[in-house]
Amino acid sequence: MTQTPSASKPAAKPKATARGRAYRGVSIEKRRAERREKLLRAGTTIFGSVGFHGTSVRAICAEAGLTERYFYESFSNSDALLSEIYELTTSQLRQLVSRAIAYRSGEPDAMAEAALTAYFEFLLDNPHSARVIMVEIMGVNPQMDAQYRRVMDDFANFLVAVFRGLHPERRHHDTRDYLLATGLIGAMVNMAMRWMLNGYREPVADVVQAARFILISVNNQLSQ
Amino acid sequence: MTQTPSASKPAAKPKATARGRAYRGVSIEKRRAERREKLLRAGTTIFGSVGFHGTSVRAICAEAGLTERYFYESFSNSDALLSEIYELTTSQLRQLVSRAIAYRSGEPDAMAEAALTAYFEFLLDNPHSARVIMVEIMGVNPQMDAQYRRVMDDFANFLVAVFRGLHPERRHHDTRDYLLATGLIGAMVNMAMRWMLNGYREPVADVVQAARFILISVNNQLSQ
DNA sequence: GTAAAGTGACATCATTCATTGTCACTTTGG
DNA sequence: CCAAAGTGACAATGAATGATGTCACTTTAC
Repeated sequence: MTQTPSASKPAAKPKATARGRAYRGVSIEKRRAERREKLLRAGTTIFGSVGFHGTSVRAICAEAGLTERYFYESFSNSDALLSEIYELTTSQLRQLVSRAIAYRSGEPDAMAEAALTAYFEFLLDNPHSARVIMVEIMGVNPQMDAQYRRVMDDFANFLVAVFRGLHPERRHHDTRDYLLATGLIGAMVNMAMRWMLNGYREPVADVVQAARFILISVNNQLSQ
Repeated sequence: MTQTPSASKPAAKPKATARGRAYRGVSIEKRRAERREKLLRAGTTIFGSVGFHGTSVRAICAEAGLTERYFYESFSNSDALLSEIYELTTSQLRQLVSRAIAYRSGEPDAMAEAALTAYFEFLLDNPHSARVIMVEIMGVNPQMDAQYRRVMDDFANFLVAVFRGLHPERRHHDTRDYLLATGLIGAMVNMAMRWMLNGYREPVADVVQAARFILISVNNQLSQ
């Protein structure tokens, strides 16, 4: 794509004069990174409001204040943009939740409270991102399905790890634990989705409390 | 759409000769119904394999063995077809689950077992339908979002009703109960989705057991 | 038998959109 | 200063597809 074949001369050392010079005092790398950033932001905004389907590359570029050329500089098509947005957003979310938990390690109730608060508050504060990761990602193409599956797995495995930390004495039962974690993640996601689709009516605390109730219930049952 | 303005004569009694005659011994109503049925089946097959997006009306008609004309006879566009498929499938599923439960009323564990078995077996037996109701429906348009919300509400309310039947003495707490039920439905759906995306690897019984564990956990916690 | 209704295959039209290309203008580096 | 690189606005191209229309053929009702 960004090859510089140097047709006539057999590729001597490319002078500093060549491609990749600075512009308006900004290096090529920085300019590219800024444009990419703008596109990611614009993509989140549009995918999270208009929706992925029915959003054209033109529209994303207009929102980003860039022209199509720069879209294709960073992404090969809108699927790639969506995929990248999904990856970044979910990893941000994972980090938020991890950190929230890290501060309360050992106290199941406090951990759940902190993790869930971090989760639901993120969605409330970033409604466009929320919509992208919960709705727009679905059914785009098989690669995206796989990506979704992988992210869900990550969250489920994370939860399994936390539960095992709380019940170190308990014998591991991989399939069962994994299925349970998947279910619990689904519970959180579905509560979040309904909360979102209803316009975030209930206070965060209420949603957190109900979600916590489910986590605690299962944790208690596991302790029997 | 199917108006017969009868341009010249001011709409006298339409003779039996008029529109709507039988063809190959089949009445107009029956022919229409059969075509509609074919389209619903074809739509499920294609939406559930290729996906809703990226499926054209032409493709649906080819699968149904009909021409476009007959598509528009029954549906105004593919969104309408998807909506109808979703409605029919979820109501079938609701009925299956209701019946499964009805036979075991009063026994929480048996009820959960029966309901969940009915649910997961339906998905296993109808993978195309499964994909349509769990994946393809998402993010199509705002009306479909509302429909999804409504169906999820129905299932959640159903679950609330069951729980209240099991705990008649308990004071109702609408928002809380509703949130809990939404979470639990989400747990079942997410387990189903992962099960599906992984190609229905685990035996139904394992999935049912894990799902039941979550339901029972919450039920027990509620009993405290 | 025959005119109208029904059917099937396919054409047509208009639109949308991804992707690439053009051109005038600005900035850079020497 | 000036040639090359960078930029922005926008045109051009081609493909897909929703929706409607055409036409030859079959079936029906009388």
